[in-house]
Amino acid sequence: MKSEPDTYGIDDLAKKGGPDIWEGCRNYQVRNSFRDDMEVGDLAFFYHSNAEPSGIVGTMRIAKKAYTDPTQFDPSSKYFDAKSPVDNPRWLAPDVELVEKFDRVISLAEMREHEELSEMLVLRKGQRLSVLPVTEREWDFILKNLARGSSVGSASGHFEGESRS
DNA sequence: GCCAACGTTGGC
DNA sequence: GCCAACGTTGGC
Repeated sequence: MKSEPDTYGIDDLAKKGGPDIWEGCRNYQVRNSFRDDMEVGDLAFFYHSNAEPSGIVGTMRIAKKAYTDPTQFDPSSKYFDAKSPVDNPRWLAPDVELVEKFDRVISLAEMREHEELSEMLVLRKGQRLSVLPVTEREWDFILKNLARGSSVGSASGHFEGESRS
């Protein structure tokens, strides 16, 4: 799940100290993923887009099944959608909670170095969807090999942002 | 800031 | 329902 850290980054979720709404997605494919593919307890990577560098910064859990995104009806919100019918809302948003903040960014460039990740959708050119499926194999590979093991400074790989809930 | 990719809009 | 124009995403 992608977000621009200038808008909402993993530190914002960490600061929340519990579940927070993943608001503002205005794409029908993403809406359908929320509705059809995501259940409470599912895990996801938190991905920073338009960042220095862009990449995976942690993991989170779906804390609440996607529901009507209130920002679509809020004229003061940048996510306001005047065309969304109140009686048939277009846009959904799940709640997410932080599981782990990695102690480093797993950058796109680094992911591209690994054959095991060569099929990852997020690496595909022109892939702009902000929510993308990850295979179990990719998930396991990243957690096992990249999330904590760093070639730079292998010291103290302790978990930050452990869920307090 | 460039630009590739692709979703969305709207005229017809 | 075609498709050109336009808008957005997001890496670089």
